[in-house]
Amino acid sequence: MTAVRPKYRRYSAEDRRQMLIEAGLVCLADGGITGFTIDRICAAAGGASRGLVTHHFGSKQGLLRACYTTAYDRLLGEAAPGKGTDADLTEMIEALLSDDYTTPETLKAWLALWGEVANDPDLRTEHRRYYDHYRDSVIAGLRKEALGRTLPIPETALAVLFISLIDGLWLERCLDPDRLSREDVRRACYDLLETFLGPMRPGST
Amino acid sequence: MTAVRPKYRRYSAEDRRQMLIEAGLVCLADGGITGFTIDRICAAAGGASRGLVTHHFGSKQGLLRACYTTAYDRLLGEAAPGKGTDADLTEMIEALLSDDYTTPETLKAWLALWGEVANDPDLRTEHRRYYDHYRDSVIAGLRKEALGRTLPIPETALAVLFISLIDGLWLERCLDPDRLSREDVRRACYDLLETFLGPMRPGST
DNA sequence: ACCCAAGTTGTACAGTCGTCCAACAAAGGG
DNA sequence: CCCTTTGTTGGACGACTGTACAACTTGGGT
Repeated sequence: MTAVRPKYRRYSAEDRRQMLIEAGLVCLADGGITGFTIDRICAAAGGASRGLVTHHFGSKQGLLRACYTTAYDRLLGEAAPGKGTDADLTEMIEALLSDDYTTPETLKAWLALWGEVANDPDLRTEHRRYYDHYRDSVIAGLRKEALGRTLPIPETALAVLFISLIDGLWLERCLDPDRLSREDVRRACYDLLETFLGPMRPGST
Repeated sequence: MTAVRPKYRRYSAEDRRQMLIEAGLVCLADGGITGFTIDRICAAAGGASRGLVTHHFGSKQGLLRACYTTAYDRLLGEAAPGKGTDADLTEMIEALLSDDYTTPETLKAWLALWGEVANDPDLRTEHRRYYDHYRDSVIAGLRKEALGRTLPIPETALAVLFISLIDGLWLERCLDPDRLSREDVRRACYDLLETFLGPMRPGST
């Protein structure tokens, strides 16, 4: 008669892992590391039960590590380790400093993750891997943009300059979007790049 | 006969507040916002009792706000709001990017504080106040350095550029001091400034 | 139809958390 | 000397923390 209503749905280990990572990132965005709680994560994952995190990731810290790599993969997009090393600098500026990405939520998530990098040696190793690849990718982008021109400073130095500037602009804008408009931060990026590379602003003649 | 040994020492409200703020900053540096705990703070304050934080600051959050302003005051030093608006750019670079200030501990403390800025509207107001004064101070420093020369970009834009670059360099270096040496970050700063201002590197001819 | 591997549940547990508050003690003024 | 102000103590409280684990359910394979 009555259809047998399963009490819960079974997901493949991989699917469930993804769901928990996603929920973890939501919680980080919501309340930083303080909001990264087994209870909240399970709630955000659609009411899963508490044992799941330990079962699939060994511990809460294990889930956090997985969240870190996922967040970084998304941030770098096509420039993530394992993919190509091409980076379109203009695209990068527009993406990282977009209104969608410079929010208090994104800020809270990254602050929490970086805080763990400072604590967890495994995460520091991981961070280094990503940073190296990121920098190489930016260097490739700079080369493409320079079109054979000789740069006034070493390209590695310029890459460091560029990456740090974007980080700093992103940070300041997340902290107070009213003080630093999207135009402000875009202008700053192009002011820097054009000084070294010549005109490249979209729409500039 | 036996000298009466007081069970504890009474401090003035102001002294005790300072002790607790200091202890709070130690705890933040040690374990981020997770380490910022009534018990740990009291222990770090030399074994004070638990009621003190509530008594002197109303709540833990009150102490955190006080820690924020103290940290920012120290960071800005002479350039803090209420003091003069002069900033020596070279001094600033050397101080903020020094080995003493680019540590995992400093990083953890600031990440925790910024995380609260994203949560607490009062702290956001406070942050804005400091940032404005900071930027004005940098602008004054740029003027002094430019010595009447006309800058290729507006001085406000250059100040934004400079502040964000320092923030980003500081962040990246804290995250992985081995990847980004003190020389790397100093070079990046001067590469930027000299491009706009002409030679100013200490020891440069 | 059954079975069993694999995914899931929910509670027990021992801690830790922040706040409250009534009692207490120190130190300065009289 | 005592008295009053004001800083301090430390336990009670309820809520929440991460992990372990035994019992249970599900769904695919046979």
